[in-house]
Amino acid sequence: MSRLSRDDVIEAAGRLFAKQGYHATSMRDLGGELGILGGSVYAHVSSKEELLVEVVQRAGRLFGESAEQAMSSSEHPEDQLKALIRGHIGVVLDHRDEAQTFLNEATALGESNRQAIVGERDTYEALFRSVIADGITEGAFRSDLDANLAATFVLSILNAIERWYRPDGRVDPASLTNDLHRFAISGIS
Amino acid sequence: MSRLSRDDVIEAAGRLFAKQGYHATSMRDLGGELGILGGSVYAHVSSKEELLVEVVQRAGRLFGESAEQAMSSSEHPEDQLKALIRGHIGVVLDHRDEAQTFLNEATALGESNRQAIVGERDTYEALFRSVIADGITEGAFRSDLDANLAATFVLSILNAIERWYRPDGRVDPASLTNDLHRFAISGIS
DNA sequence: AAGAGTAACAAACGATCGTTTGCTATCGGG
DNA sequence: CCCGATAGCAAACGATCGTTTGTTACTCTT
Repeated sequence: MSRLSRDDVIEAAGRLFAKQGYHATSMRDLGGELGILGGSVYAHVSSKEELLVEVVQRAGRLFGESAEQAMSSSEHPEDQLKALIRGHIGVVLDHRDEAQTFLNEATALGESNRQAIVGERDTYEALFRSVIADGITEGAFRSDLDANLAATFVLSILNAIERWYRPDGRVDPASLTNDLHRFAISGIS
Repeated sequence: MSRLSRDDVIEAAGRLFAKQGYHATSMRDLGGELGILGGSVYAHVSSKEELLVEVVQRAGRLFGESAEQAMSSSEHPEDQLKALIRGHIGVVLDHRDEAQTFLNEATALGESNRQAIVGERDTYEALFRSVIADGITEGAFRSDLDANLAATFVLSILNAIERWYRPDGRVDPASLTNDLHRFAISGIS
């Protein structure tokens, strides 16, 4: 066993936070996952909360970069929406642990750290709202449904994926993106 | 201050579990919420987990009764789906704390209790799947979208409501039901 | 090859956790 | 009206929590 890096520790923390939750994970649990003692983790970080901050910030940055890339991929709201959906699914599936911790354990952050993350998240979600609002004004989407509510619905579906998707299942990411986009655009009828 | 009933204790537990999570809520917290000491709670229940079981079972029963009523309200899949949606929203909004605990803290249950709840939930979700599948075979819904996936999408939206809905906001329950049903049926275009 | 830096250990710190015990005071049924 | 039942208190139990300390042993730099 070679010595561990700070990244190794953060990655293992994300794994445990995603599986058991922040409060149900002790520093001794984390040490066990890494093959060291609980107290030895403090050679790499200065507190347990710092681990949570690091994991959540990492996921936040991934979502932000994904959104930035999606918005610059096209000028048309419908294509932008599909790119946003594809990007979100990609982040969730490629970085399950960080995404899961980001979505479920942000409430365990201290006040100031939590507000910073909530701010990031609001910015991200506002992109979905504005893309859908643009689609309505351009006539690409129908105009009798509130854009904010529609964006909330789409984001609800996206954020729930980590709760049911299994990488070894029969739903592959590409068809999931297609089906979700089609559902968002046309519903079930 | 009169003496407390077992229901008072369970209700307060649901309030704290919903707000702070199960692991972040101590028996002394719960005692403080009730105006008694932490140890005094054991005059009403025999363990902390029993409180969680009680709260989660209560929510499970509410969802089950709501589904039963919705299914018997009509023979047509589209009306049944709308009734299921209306009922689910009603349970979430009328019993926020229990519903929130049911949705977010079930993972904190011990193995056997958790499996029982997961079973209940699977039965409930299967209703949505079968209603949508029926709607497809009857021609009420389009046939090129997987019924299981569509049900998952609708349930994702329903289960996320407790995360963003504020009772003092500008979205009232009836229009939320209508908008969600319309979104599910027709999408955003 | 020597020395600086540090990952990890072993052990303990005070705080808090869920829970138990012995007791007091209050309440409802005969 | 009295007496058994019990809600709640005060205090403590052992376990575990996040964190700190002092030390050892390894690794990298020069």
